[in-house]
Amino acid sequence: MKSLLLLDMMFSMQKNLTKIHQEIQKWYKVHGRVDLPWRTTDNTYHIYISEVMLQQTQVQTVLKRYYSPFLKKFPTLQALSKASLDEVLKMWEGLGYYNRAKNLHMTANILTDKAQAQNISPSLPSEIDELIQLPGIGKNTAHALAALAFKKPLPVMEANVKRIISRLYKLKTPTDKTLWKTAYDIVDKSNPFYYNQAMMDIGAMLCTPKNPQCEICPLNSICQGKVNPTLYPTKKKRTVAARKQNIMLYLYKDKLSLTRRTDKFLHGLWGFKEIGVPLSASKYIGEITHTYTHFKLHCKVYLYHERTAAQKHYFTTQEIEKLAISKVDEKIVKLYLDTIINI
DNA sequence: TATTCGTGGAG
DNA sequence: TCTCCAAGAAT
Repeated sequence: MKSLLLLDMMFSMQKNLTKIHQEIQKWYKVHGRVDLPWRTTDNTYHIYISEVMLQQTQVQTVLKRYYSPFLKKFPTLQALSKASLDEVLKMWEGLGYYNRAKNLHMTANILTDKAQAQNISPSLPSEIDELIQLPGIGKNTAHALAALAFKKPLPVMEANVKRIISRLYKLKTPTDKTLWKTAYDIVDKSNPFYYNQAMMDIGAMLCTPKNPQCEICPLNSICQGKVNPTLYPTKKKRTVAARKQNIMLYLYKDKLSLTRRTDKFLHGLWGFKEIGVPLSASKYIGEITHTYTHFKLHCKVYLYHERTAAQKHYFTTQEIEKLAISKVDEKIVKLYLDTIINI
């Protein structure tokens, strides 16, 4: 008797879910961002590039400035593997989280080497177990590639879906384990491609962090959090600590010295030199600030005219444009240019 | 499990 | 100007 009741419950839930899946698809066909370039291609390499670019990055940013130029420059896995890391970083300049570019390059090399050994053309694996072993591909990206590029019946679990699930079941601080289990429970296994894209669009367009539009959401009928959606999930506060730096611009014959950054932060990019105590013969030219996720940087910038070249690498401002540099160093270049105009 | 990795858009 | 946070991964 008991088991019969349970069966009945499960059947009813499944029936309910099927109806919701239909609602989600219906909504997606009318309101979804169906024309995004990585959604209208079967090229798994293109989809892979989009997935990595979109990590912690909004669709509009990737769409406007990065996706197409990157693929034009590196049209295949093989082309990407043949490129230098400097070239890849230059195409990534301004997108942030530069380890993504490094890992992308590494993965292209791994797959290309492997293919060459077998005398076939390089391609991405389709199974999550293999995908997740590649540098820069974590649990979500592995699932996204499997579901979106290879049409496997798997859920994705990124920021939008996280927020939707948290609200659906009134979860304030869900663990990853809970989120993944729920995602697996409710995924539309018959239409993983449309379902996952739709969920991400619903999260980005309706189930937004602020002012969600619950009244027109296709998940409304089963959402437990719709009375007060912004309670779920609870966000933790971040502390933005201030950091101060002195930056020394070494100038020799109208050229500035830059060095390649070797520490973890902004790794691989070129930049100006930080110095503890400014040289006494240097001239203070101004301060720039830049806010990162976890700290705010204040840079006092000093200019030092060298009599003989003491640093390793010098560049004109035109040459600097060909290097991959960070936003901070871009601001410093601008300060320098403004300064010399006024002299 | 918690922190560290960038940048830009929205409100 | 300030706060929040986005198709997360690595450690």
